[in-house]
Amino acid sequence: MERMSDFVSKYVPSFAKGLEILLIDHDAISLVIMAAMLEQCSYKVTTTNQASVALSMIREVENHFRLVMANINMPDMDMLSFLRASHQKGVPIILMSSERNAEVADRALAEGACLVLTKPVTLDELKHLWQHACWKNVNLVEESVQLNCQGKGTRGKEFGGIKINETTTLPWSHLEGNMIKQAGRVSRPHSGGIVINLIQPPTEVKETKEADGLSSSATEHNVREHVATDAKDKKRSKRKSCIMIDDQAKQSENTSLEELITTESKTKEGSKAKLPIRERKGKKREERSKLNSELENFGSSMITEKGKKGKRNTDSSKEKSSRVVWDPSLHHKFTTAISVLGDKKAQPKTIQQEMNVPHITTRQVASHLQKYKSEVQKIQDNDTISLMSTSKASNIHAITQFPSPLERQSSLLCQKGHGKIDLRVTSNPWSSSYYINNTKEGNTIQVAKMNLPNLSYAPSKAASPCLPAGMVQFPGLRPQANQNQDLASVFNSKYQNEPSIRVGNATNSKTFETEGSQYIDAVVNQATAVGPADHDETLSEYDDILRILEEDAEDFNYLSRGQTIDDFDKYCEWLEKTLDAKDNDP
DNA sequence: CCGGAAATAT
DNA sequence: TATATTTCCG
Repeated sequence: MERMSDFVSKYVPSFAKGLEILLIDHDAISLVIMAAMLEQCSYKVTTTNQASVALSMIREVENHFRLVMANINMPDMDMLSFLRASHQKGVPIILMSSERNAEVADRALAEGACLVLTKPVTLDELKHLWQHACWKNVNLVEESVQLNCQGKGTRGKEFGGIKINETTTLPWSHLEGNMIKQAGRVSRPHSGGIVINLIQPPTEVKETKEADGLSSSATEHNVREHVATDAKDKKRSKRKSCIMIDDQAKQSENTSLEELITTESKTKEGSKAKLPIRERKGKKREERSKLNSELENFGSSMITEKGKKGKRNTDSSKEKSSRVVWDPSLHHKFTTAISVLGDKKAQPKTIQQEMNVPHITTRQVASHLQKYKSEVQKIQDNDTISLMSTSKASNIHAITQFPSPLERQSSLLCQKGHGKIDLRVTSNPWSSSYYINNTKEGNTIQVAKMNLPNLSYAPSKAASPCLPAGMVQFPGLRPQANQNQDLASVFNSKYQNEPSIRVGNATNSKTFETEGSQYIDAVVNQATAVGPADHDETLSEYDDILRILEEDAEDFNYLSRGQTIDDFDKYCEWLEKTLDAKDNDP
């Protein structure tokens, strides 16, 4: 099992460690457990059992808490009042509820909560929490920019950041009925909008690349065959030989194509001699791939002549079918087929028939199935990590509102100077990554990267009451924000013609220049006046328990490094025991 | 035909 | 470099 420290460093960026979170829950057990979990994720937690106290804390130390988490049922205050009051301070609020109630959750979201979780909350859900944090007036992003600049060569300092002036709405704001900026949302001002554009991949990329004697990669780089002798390369040590792209060779002027080819064949001979065992196989593959590339080149030139249609000739049966991209839509068909067929009958061939998609082959389906299964497995394993092992698939009720942190971040970046900003999204059915890159003089530096797991992966059960079974959650879409709208139809209508997010390497990315920004802290500035706080000093019965627990917890020292989940479980057991003891022994 | 795993492609 | 897909293999 994953060690805790690894877990944290994997999911929580260093600049988000120690994130100040204010946790409010009238239920003492819940409070302590949640606090412990949050701390496991490296966040810094302050707890209180009263909403009113929380409010005054938020007010007193302005900008101290970046995130507020509260039980949705507050004995001493109405949820809405709480939300509104806290909002004036611009703190993002995450609500938790022990029941799964779509209506209440929707209402909370409409009032500006940024996330609603259903208890029991798992570590898995907590690890991404930092993305909701409010970064205003904080240099965290700045730091991260600098960090990114350092170690990236001497010119790092030139990348002061990003300045933005163009006014564009975020791409996802087009999606009616599913966007953050919905009626009732207090959040972002769209007028002064942000300038980041979503970089969409060209509709039909590949296919029409170069068509010389060499494969496309060979044209751009020099290709050589090496014998894998590098000890560092464990994985490849098995292989007899492998093709490596040699950028340096490209630069050397006197290395002509011809020479290269000669070198290649020479090396080939060498490897042949040294590696008799797999030689035949290797050679076979090589020849085949050569053949393929020739075929492909032939094909694409034909296509180019005819008129650049990206589509392949599906008719001539022998054609090597093009690489399948499992975009959300296709994946959806896939999962639908599986749920229709049931687990037993869900085998590659039947799935393929059920999907009824012309261009894909059974073996491609099989391959996807293989990955699908492994992903499901991974998710199940992850669930096991959660505190309450009895919990269901997922407790996430609302999806994370991704644009929000991005906007916040970029607003900060705006203040840093000039540059070209490049936001892009990489997405597959299982997860999405958002990158903000800063490019200057051909150098690109990753300023920020965020990962958003696509929720509700499992095909058979709906993870969220808002999400139809089998539906793949897509970032930025709020399921059923408009209750009359079918998420699926919205999704499909919006994305059917899109290359549906499969951006990848730098060659696909476009950057655009921007300068000057009005956006700045519009988000931040939205709050100023605050009503009086009802500072209630009354100590509830829980306070004493809490104190004791806190002291004891310190003794237990569960936060020490290298802590494992097992240790944490132990702690919880111990905790409950302690609690019981307190209850029976007043 | 299948699923696991190596090999490739992006 | 890390993933996504394809291909190999028993």
